[in-house]
This record gives sequence, C-alpha cells and structure tokens, in this order.
Amino acid sequence: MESNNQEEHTVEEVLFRIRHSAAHVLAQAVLEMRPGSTLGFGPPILDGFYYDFILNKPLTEEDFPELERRMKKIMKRGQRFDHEELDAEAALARIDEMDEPYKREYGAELIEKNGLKSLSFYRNGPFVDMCEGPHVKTTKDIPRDAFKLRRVAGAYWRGDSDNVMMTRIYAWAFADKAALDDHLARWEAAQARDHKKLGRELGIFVIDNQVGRGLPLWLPNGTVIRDEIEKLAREMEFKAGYQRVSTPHLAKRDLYYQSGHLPYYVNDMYPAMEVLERVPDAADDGSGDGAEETQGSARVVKEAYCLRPMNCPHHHRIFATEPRSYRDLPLRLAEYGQVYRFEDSGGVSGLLRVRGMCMNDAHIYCTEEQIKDEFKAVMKLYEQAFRTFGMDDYTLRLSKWDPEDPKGKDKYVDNPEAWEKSERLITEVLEELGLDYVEAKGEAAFYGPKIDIQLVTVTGREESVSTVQLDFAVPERMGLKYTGSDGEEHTPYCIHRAPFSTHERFVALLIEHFGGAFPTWLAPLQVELITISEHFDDYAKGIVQRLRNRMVRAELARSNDTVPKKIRQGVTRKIPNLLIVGEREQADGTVTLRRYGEREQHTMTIDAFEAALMESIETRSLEFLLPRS
RNA sequence: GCUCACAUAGCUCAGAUGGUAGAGCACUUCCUUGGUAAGGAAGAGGUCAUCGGUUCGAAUCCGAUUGUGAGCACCA
Repeated sequence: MESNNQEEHTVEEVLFRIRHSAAHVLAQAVLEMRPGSTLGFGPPILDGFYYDFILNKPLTEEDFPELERRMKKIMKRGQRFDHEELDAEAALARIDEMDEPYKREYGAELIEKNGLKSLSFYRNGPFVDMCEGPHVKTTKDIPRDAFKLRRVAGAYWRGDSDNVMMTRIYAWAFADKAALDDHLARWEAAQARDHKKLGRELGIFVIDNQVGRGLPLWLPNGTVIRDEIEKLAREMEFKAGYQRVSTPHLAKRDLYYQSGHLPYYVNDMYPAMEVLERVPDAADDGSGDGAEETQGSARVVKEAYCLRPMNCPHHHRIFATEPRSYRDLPLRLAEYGQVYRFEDSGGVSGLLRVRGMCMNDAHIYCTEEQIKDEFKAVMKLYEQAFRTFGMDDYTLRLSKWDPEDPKGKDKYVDNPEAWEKSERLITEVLEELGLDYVEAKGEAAFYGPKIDIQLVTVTGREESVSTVQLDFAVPERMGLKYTGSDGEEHTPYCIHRAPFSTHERFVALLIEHFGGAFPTWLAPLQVELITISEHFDDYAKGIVQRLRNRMVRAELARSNDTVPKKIRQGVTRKIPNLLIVGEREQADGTVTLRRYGEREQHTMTIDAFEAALMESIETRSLEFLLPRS
C-alpha cells in the first residue's frame, strides 16, 4: 500500500480529469436527448461526478440505458477537448450565444465579484461548456466501461433552497472497470450493513406510521442495547462525578422564551399544546385577538406547553432551586432525557434522523477558570467511550460562529467578545490535548462554540454523533447565579455534552459499525444453547438457568429443528455465542462453543465457559477471551 | 419543505399489453431425534397503502393523500 505522494497525486488528477470530462459527455448526451435543456454545475465528486440540469422534459432512471449508450458513442468518437480563454466581454457574449442563463449568472459573478479578467471554455465536438478544466485529451480517454449512471435527484441551484430546483444526475466513474467493480462490490456490502435493514432483521426497532414518522418503537432486542449503553454511560458518569436527575418531557412555553431557545428553535419544535379557558361574552371584544369564538363565549389560551426539544432548561431550573456557592461547582447534572424535534419531513430517516430521541445529556455548571479542565475531562470521556466500542474512524469538528453570516443575528447570540473568548478556550483545550480537528465556521450552537464528533455512516453520509458545547449565554438569560469566593454573585458557564449522543443515533451507528454482530456484552441474546436432540434439553436448560442467574441473556433454541438449521438460524441472528451440547458434553459436564464468525469449535467445561463469558462481559471486551485449555 | 422513484402475505419479492393474486423464508400442526449454515408433509395467512376517478370490469390506467427510499435544503 506504500506509494509516494507524487504518484498518488497523479492518480487523483487522472481520476479528476476523467470524471470531469465524463460529466461533460453526460451533459452532451442529455442535450442530445432533451435539446433545449439548460445546464447548471457538473463537477467531479468523491466517487464519480454529477451534472445539474433544467430539463424541458423529465429524464428518469429508465432513460439511463439510452443515456449511457449515447455517452459511450460520444466517447468512442474521440472528440478532442479544446481549451479557449476568452476575456470578460467575449466570454459573456459566448455564454449568451449558448443561451445558458445559469452559466451566465455564474460567469458574471466570477467577473464582477471575483474580479476574473477572463473565463475558460472547453469544447468537444458540438458541446461547449464554461469550465476551468482540466480535461483528458479526447473523449476516447474516458474509459467506457468504468462509469455507471447512478441516480436522478433534485438539487437546488447553488445549494440555496430559495433557488430553482434542478435535476441532478449522479454517476460513478473510475479509471478502469476493475476499480468500478470493486467500488460497486464495496457499496453493496455497505448496503447490507445499513441500520434500517439490520434493525428490522434483528428485531431492534420498527417505525410504525400509526405512531408517527420519526418516532421509533424499540423492540426487546433494541431495548437491551439501549440499556447496556445507558449502563455504561451511568458508570462512566458516576466515576466522573456526575449526579443523575430526572425531568419531564414537556414544560411551559414560557420556559423556552426565558431560555432564549424559542426564537431559534420554533421551527424545530412540535406546535405547543394550548390549554384553553372559556371566558364570558363580555370579555370578547370581537377582535378575535388570540381568542376563538364559540357560541356565546370565547376561549383564550390559559397556558401552553411544549414538548421539549432539549433538556437544558429543565436542568437550569434544577440549578436554580437553591443558592449555589463556588464550592458547589462544577455541578454536573446528567440525564438520559427524551426530547422531541419536529424535523423536516424530508430529513427523517431510520434512527439517524428522528423526531423523538433520548439524549445522553448532561450540563456542567462551572466557573470560567474551570472550563478548560471540565472540557478536557469530557473529551477523555468521549475517547474512552469510543474506544470501548472500537470506533476510531471519526473526526473532531470545532464548530464556530460565523460573524460574517448575514443571517447571523437570527442564528447566534450577539456577543462577539464572548464568542472570541470561548472559541479561544476550546481551541486551547484541543491544542493542549494534542487532538487533530477541523474547523467549521457557522456550525456553532446559538449560545456558543462546540466540538462535534463526526462519523461517516455506511451510506456515506457524515453525521454528528457526540457533542460538547460551551454555553456563555443561556445561564445568564435564565438568571443562574452562584456566590464566588469574593462574596459576589456570578453567572456560571454551562457545558452541554452528549458523548453517547442519542440512543437513536448511537445505536444506528453501532449497528452499522458492528454490522449487527455485537460483542457479547452488548448483544441482545448473548448465548444460545443448541441441543443435538431433545434428550439433552434438560442438561441445556440447566446451563441456561445457571447463566441467567448471573444475568446473562441465554436461551435454548427450540428443539424441533435439526442441528444444522438451529446453527444457521443462530448465525443469521448474529448471536455471538452458540453452545452445542449432546451426549459427549452431557457425559463430561462440558459445552462446545461456536463463536459467531468462526467455524472452529471449542469444547470446555461449563465452569471454564462461564468464567470466560463473565470476564468478556464484565470487561466489555470486543473479543471473547477463550479460557486457556 | 423541494425533486424523482417506489408502495402486492410478518419478511424478501414475482405478477407484459386491464378479466378481483403467486413463490421462498417465517408462522401453525403432524412426521422426523438429527454433531455444526435450510429434514419432510400438510395448513393458515392478502379490502394488492388509503380515498376518489376512468371502465362492463382496476393490483394493473388517471388524480389526490399517506408512507418509504435516494438526493437537495435543514440538521440546534
């Protein structure tokens, strides 16, 4: 796998040229099939390319075979890519000639805003595109058997939902057929790990539309996994000095006005539940102002409740229940709290994007001097958590505010000084811990900067899993105070953190991470007993009971099936440990272990198995530690 | 929310051009008591997502609604 940088760069550049050129060929073929259509952007991407169009008649995936045929024909012709650089005036004239309004918009912007003196065009055969290049020499240099049209989707012009929606055609493209085939095989293997698919197959969760979109029902197997994660989180938090609290799923709407959440969140919240009160006629002046008229009386909103979109205000109220001293800080309040967010319908998906979720939440109230140490402790907690699951393929993202964002006033608390200070503190934490991270401008919470842990799902989407956020704004809005050593009142800082994310998102990622084959400590069913025949059921039942007495999730496979079938079903269910028992085992007081994913079997005494099993569960081992024979 | 596609048994899917449904797995019963990835037989299971329209007749054609998937936007 060793390769020097120069070589790698060359390979990447070749791929870039191929994909970029193939995109032109796609556009060319689309214009053949749909003359008069308009072009958007058509860049190379990670595994291929796409091109955006305004089509005058829709294209669907059914048109792909013909589109691919036309593309191959163009490639066969070996049209030369000719580069042409036109000065601003000539360039705009050229685009007008092409009658491409979106290219025109972009070209004009490049000239006016970016101050380009000239624009670059590429022509191959009859097709001209405004484009920076570079390209391959001729269309023959695009391998005809290494691309595949993938999907048609909608995409807003320039990624702005206020703009027109274009039709985007995605394609895979590689340097040769082997690379494409390899990619397709990988992609299919990834689809098999999709948490939505495995979640159903393994009985982890269902989403029932009589209950509601984005509101998962956790089945018994999924609930076991949640419970195990929660147990781990509680242990880690207890050791780290957290205290647990428990608060309701809703609160009066006014609480969110006071916390300042409402203006930022109103679109993400379920509509408030309003409790109406009947008032006499006289009270209604007929204006209908907040009142609803019903025969002879009017109803006014007496109180309104919101399903909470976050737990913090509840915890803040707990902080406020008694006078706090600096000696009480840091105060760490933890709760697995259920929250509800009215996610846009198009975004809801499986367990990764839901409308009801249970968050591994905690709020750490501390002084300014304590921020860095608390942040560091939280970062270590993450690291430990992720290591436990063997997850190391993630990136840290330092999410900052964007002072230049035109919508900034609606997105962020307006306090530049506090933003700068808190971002500096967090940056120092990352630097002092020696952690690699990327910065993301404009991704901060409204109340402060944060560090997010970003994971890539099997379907290739990047998701935030865990988050640690520094909040310099809300405690003040909530009027939280503590008495400092100086005898004066001060406002605490608040650190919001969720190392285990939400159960929904975390379990989804764990399913994909383990491909549904969970380590023993996490597996819904840890041990299944398989008897050679019914005669050994009593022996097996004794073992099941013995394991259950130690809180091991063990079951006896039903005896009517043949041994090969029971094994097949156990493997299909991805049970980590199958124990086969028959005459030999009964006679010797042993069990024969067949581990998931292994064909080799290990016969050992019940005692030895139990000891090894308990060891791997208690240490939350990713492997099963076989006893030494 | 937007674009496109899709919706048939618990699951995975088949059902050209309109004539009211089929397989495998799972499930139930019986036979089988079998040493490492599917033993055999029988049975039960469907208002073809919902509502409306076209038609003598709709799973099939049209429309709306709901849901799902892939993208786009959003993602505190």
